[in-house]
Amino acid sequence: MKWTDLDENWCPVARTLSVVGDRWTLLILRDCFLGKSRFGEFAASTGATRHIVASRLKRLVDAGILTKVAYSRRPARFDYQLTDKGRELSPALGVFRDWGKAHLPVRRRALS
Amino acid sequence: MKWTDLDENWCPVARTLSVVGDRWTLLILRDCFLGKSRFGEFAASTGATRHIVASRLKRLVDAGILTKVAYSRRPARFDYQLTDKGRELSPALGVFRDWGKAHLPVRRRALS
DNA sequence: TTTTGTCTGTTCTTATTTGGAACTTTGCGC
DNA sequence: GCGCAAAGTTCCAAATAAGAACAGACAAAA
Repeated sequence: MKWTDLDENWCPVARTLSVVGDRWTLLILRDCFLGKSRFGEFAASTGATRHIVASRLKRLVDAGILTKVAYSRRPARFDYQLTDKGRELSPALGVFRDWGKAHLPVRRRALS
Repeated sequence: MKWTDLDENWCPVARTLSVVGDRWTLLILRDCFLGKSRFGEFAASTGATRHIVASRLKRLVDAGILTKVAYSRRPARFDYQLTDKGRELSPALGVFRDWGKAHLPVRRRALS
């Protein structure tokens, strides 16, 4: 089955995942909740390629989760800001954060 | 950046996503929360290929989110059951479900 | 004024992952 | 024995991602 078929799925979880259901998209959203808003910040912070960042931002804007606001014309520069709709996803990221803290400690050698 | 590098990321969200951060994995988890537990059920319900289902189940078991319990030896047949650790992810799926219900209604022609 | 740097993308080629279908193994019921 | 089921595995083609370079439009420095 194709990923794109999911947006018409009977299940609301599947439909949501058709928009935000991949690693990079969710990491970009994490950045948004941390206050980041620019293309370069997302690319640097997530480690995704610029290509991926561009495609994911496009999808998030299309879905109404982010809005693209120009803070400079000539040269064109943009902020990507969370909409109210986007902010409603915050609790999910919170769950992932808490779960990661609790169950996936960073393995480091002799930090103590 | 490779997906696998994420499991050592400083960010707990990124580490969590290194395990559950893809569409099919999250759909399989949804099925688990709905009471499904078998390979065939996951494959049929999610629409993912058997190949994908196999690899995702393997990852979830490795991460301690599911346990593989044999309900038949010869032929070998298994149930995949949520662990307590896995059940802690339930609220995240709840957020996705509610968000999908609220913002991504299924478009149908003249059902009313 | 030439150079360097920044920001937001796009394009290109290669590598990895996925999709789709067939095949395997181990039985069961007829 | 014959067809069927469950849980995977294997194979090849197609789609997606990685990595790096390139581009356009400026600003600031040399």
